[in-house]
Amino acid sequence: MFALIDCNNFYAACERLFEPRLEGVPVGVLSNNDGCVIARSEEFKALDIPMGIPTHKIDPTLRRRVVLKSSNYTLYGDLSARVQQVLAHQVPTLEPYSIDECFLDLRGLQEDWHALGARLVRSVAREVGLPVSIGIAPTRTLAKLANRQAKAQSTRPQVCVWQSANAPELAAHLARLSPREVWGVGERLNARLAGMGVLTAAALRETPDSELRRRFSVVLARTASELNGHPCLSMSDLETPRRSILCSRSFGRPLSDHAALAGALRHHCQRAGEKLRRDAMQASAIGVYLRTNPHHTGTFRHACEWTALPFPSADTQQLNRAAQRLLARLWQPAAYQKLGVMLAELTPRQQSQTTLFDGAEPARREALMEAWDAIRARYGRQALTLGPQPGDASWQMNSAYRSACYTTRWDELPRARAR
DNA sequence: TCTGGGGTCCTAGGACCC
DNA sequence: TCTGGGGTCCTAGGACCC
Repeated sequence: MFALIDCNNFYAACERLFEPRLEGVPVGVLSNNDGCVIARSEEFKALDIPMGIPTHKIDPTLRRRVVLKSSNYTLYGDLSARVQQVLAHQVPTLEPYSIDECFLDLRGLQEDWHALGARLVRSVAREVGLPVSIGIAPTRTLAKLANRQAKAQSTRPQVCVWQSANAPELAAHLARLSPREVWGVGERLNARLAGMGVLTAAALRETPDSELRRRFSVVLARTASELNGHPCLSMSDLETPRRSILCSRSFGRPLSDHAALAGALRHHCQRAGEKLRRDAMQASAIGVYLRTNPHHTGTFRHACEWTALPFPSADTQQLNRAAQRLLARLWQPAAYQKLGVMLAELTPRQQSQTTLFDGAEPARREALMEAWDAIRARYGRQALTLGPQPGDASWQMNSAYRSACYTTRWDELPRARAR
């Protein structure tokens, strides 16, 4: 059996945890740059404001009735880690899936599943203060569906158990469910399935494996098999290391100046380097992309270029040098909306292989990066930056309604008290 | 005026090898 | 006149997830 634990309306719940006045109020959380709505409280959903709607397209009347928050990933990330910590103490195998979800592999356990689920829900509520729901079923795909079913329950704790793929209540549920609701079926596949007359999740799992492989791919065949109770998905996240890193941001306003773009690129290279070093990896290839706003009329420009690094590196300065050369090649006058740096061909970090004449240089550079990370961790990211970071940071994103980092920053606690 | 930021996997087709 | 059978690697594009 597998379980899926999901924090209910996670981002909105995190905001509420430290701002009780938001209890019962429609809360929406915005994407980076305050661009669109990416998370909603139950009250917000009840107003029929859809997921993903651009902030400026929210009906002004409704806009006055809701509270919007900029996203605060520092806060959400920290609370997510605390939830996982609580769970990890109680089950043998935890597979983090996203910031607000994790799977539990319960194979080999003999338990009263309802009791286990209720215990986990209560302990997260008590120790972190966040509401979670839990679905338990023979496969991960079914556990996802069971979780959705648990959320629909009005009784607490929100736990739903499907003991077997043949359970009558499960069969009845699948017969009412659109394939689109199944994990792994998106808009496109759903439309193609509908074209074949496959209109329910039950019909999907009854479609012969060979036909799914022939007309779609092995991926959809596996999904159908999971619906039938045969586990086919492994949590590759746990076993395989990350294969690429992308750091990008939309700008607060369009940018064409080469110097300002170079500043943004330095910033992204710093973040990318830190991600690499945190995972003890090094990159062999680096790419930069630059694009104008795709939502605007007029010519859309998207430029991207890759280059191989002379040797695998996790050194921020080396990454930045290569990235800046790419930017110089890509840049043409235009009103850019977004810039990003990508790292690929990642390998575990080991003794650096460098040029013959470097001597002690690699070891010194490694020590420099260690000191770099330590200083930024201790004194903040502004304490040490690669080249000038303009004070007004014209390229930085909008974040007009951000809450305090209550759990990770001492200097933001007074803000919390003053409220 | 204002539309996010990350990731993964699979397939088809081309180029190349013996 | 006859034109095999088996591979690998790479890339672009499509699809999905949160």
